[in-house]
Amino acid sequence: MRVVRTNVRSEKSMEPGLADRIRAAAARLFARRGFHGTGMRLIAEEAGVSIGALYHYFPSKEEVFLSVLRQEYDQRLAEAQGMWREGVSAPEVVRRVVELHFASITAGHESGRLLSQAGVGSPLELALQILALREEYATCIADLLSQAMQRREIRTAHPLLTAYALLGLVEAVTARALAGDGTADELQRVGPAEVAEIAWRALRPDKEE
Amino acid sequence: MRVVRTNVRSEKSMEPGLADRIRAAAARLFARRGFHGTGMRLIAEEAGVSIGALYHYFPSKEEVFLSVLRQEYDQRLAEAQGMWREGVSAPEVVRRVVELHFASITAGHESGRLLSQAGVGSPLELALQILALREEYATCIADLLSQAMQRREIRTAHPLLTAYALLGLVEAVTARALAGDGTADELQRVGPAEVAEIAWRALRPDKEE
Amino acid sequence: MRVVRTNVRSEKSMEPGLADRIRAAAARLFARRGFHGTGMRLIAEEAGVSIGALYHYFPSKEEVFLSVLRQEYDQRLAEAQGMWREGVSAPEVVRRVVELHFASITAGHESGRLLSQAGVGSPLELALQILALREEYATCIADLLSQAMQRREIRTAHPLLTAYALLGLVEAVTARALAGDGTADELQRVGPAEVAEIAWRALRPDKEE
Amino acid sequence: MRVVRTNVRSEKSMEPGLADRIRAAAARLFARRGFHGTGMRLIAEEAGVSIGALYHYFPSKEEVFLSVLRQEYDQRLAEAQGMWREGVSAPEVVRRVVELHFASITAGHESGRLLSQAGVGSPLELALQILALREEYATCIADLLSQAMQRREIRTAHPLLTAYALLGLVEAVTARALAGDGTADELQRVGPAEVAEIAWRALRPDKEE
DNA sequence: TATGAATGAGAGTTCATTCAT
DNA sequence: GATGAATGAACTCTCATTCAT
Repeated sequence: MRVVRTNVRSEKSMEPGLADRIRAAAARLFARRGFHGTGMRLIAEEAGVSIGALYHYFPSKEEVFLSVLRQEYDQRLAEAQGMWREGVSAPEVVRRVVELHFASITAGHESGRLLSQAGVGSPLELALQILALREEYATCIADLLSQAMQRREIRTAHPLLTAYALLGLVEAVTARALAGDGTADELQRVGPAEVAEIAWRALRPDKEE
Repeated sequence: MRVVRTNVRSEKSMEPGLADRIRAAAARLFARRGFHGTGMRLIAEEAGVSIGALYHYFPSKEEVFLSVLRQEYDQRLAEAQGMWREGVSAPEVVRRVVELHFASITAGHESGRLLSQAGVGSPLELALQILALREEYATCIADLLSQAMQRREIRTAHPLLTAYALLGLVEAVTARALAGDGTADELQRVGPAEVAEIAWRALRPDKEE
Repeated sequence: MRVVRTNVRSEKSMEPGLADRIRAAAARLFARRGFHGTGMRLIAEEAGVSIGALYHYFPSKEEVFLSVLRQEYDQRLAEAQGMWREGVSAPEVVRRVVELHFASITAGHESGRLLSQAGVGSPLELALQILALREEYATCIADLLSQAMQRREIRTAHPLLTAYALLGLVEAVTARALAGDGTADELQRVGPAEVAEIAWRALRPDKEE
Repeated sequence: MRVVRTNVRSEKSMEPGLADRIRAAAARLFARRGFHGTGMRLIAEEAGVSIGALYHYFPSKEEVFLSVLRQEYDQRLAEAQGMWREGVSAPEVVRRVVELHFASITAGHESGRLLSQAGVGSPLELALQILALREEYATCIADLLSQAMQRREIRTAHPLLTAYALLGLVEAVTARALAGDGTADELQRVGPAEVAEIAWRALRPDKEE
């Protein structure tokens, strides 16, 4: 059951290919209903294609899920790496990445929910692949953290562990901010600043270093 | 939705009642395989009871899951509140709660994995109840944080948000530490100290206050 | 699986025995919910006894049902035979038996519903026993009809067939009269007279005989 | 409750579609074993299709049953209405409809048994729908009776009540004629004539009118 | 006698996947 | 390429019945 990278961008035309339509539909449904709550029939209907078409572009439901997840991680990673390459300072990167996470849930994309679901409640083999994907993402973040440590922009710590800690921290708060009650609204308002503050305090170098 | 019989402690003998055996088996399986990956038949086999017995003690699979979750949260909460009432200082509480989280996974209970799964990949109604349970837990932690803030033991911040942040932070790292590879072993070693450090830096009052 | 006749009347005391309490409860439930819709647990609760007690008095659910059915048939038969022995004329017997059927449903006993259910939707072996019970009842009616034919009070016809025809006729109308809508009320009002008229016309001797 | 696909006649070939095969198998089994005695697995086997196919054509077991019932009622109704439209006289219609009922059981279709089961021993909601179907059928017969009354071909009486009486009458005798013993054979022989006689005497106008 | 915890076969239903067209 | 009818293993849950106490 190897990973298959289907066309992220249609090669021939401007309009999105069927694979993209399917991925977009699946992303919405997985985020709202989870892996098991989302049937292939439902994805096909939401995407406006037949079940046969689904299986033409993706070998299995698990691959649909992984494809969606990969896309989400890639987007987030591209943003962070882009900023980093442009020379944005460490605390500023932290602040803006946190902001982006909150923005994605406020915009109703609900992709934040998708990420925090990753790896749980899934068939065993799928769970492993999801963890691998998450590891890939976390490793990239750990790389950025390592570079920042060498430049003394953030304090010295275990990079991968810190990366996971940051991910968990942000995801837990954004997940709560998606609940839809009054508290959720409040967290959406104060969340970006508060979470960035927490993250930065956890990362900043000691005063006299 | 009938009331669940919960004989947490058998009255006559030392050996645990069937309800406890079931809960323990379910906790193991849910942690390893998630809600959907764990069938009632499997739980019955793991607990060494019949399916009928399962439904004698719990009205549905969802109630089994919630019962397990409730038990885990209650245990953790009791530990933290116990320490707090005994007058342990804030940084020490943080350090020891983090230690306990890591200890529970090292002991093979895998309950840490269970908690981080909470609320995802589940039937919609169940997801809401899981979130409610998590909120209850987070609220208790937020209460402790509020008290610590009033005593100037930790810095002033949004208590509930901070509670969720701490939960997410710890869970993300412990989840990674359960993967079973070399990195996981490393995280189990350095995790307690590093995570406590991150948490304390995020919480500690500013120097001149 | 032989038929067991349990105490129809308690031998020692005036108050009804447990067997009677169970039969009464079962009669209510079977009439309202049918054989499959009525569980042993429910019967036990309605009768205010334990499941163990149920199985102490009746060897199986099927026997509970048969016992209830037998009781109903016996009652109806006793009424008809009583009238007949008292020398009531044939058309009058017809009229009053029909009236009694309607009266039993108007009084809310719902036993009428029970009889019209008999023999259908039941496990195969039970269905045969129910048919046997019904045959017993029909045979008794056929006997009465035979006697009336010999006295030239009703026309000559196949007695057993006529008995079944009368049963079916009355049961179909009473079943409709139990539906609970406006038409049902109307049928409860006009039913006794109209059904008796139909029955009598089907039975009465030809004018010049 | 989704719409049932009912391809009553296959478009391309002569052989019946799967839905018809399923309906036919279900009709046989329901007639012999009742609603609860007939499992979906059994229907699938009898029809020579998979369980999945069953659920592809019918959303639930209840809908299979209702579909079968509808088919039976429709057939009978079409016969009676056809004769009526062709100007067959009232007593002749009665005689031939009764004959048809008996013919259907002699032919081994056993559909007669199915109709007399209608509405009993079924889940509550299903029972209501069955009664509704039966009411529909009875109402059509009542219409025919009304027309015959206006033409003075039969005596004046409550049309709907009379319709139910006729149904019950015929069904009770045919049900007994299906028991398989010697009496059943006898009833199959004399039944058509005797039942038609009973029905006609119940319906015929008074001599001097 | 009387209890109700425990059993487990079997129920209706879902859904990822296949494949002839 | 595209379709959707067909498959069947696996699911959660029910309930008549047993038996140690």
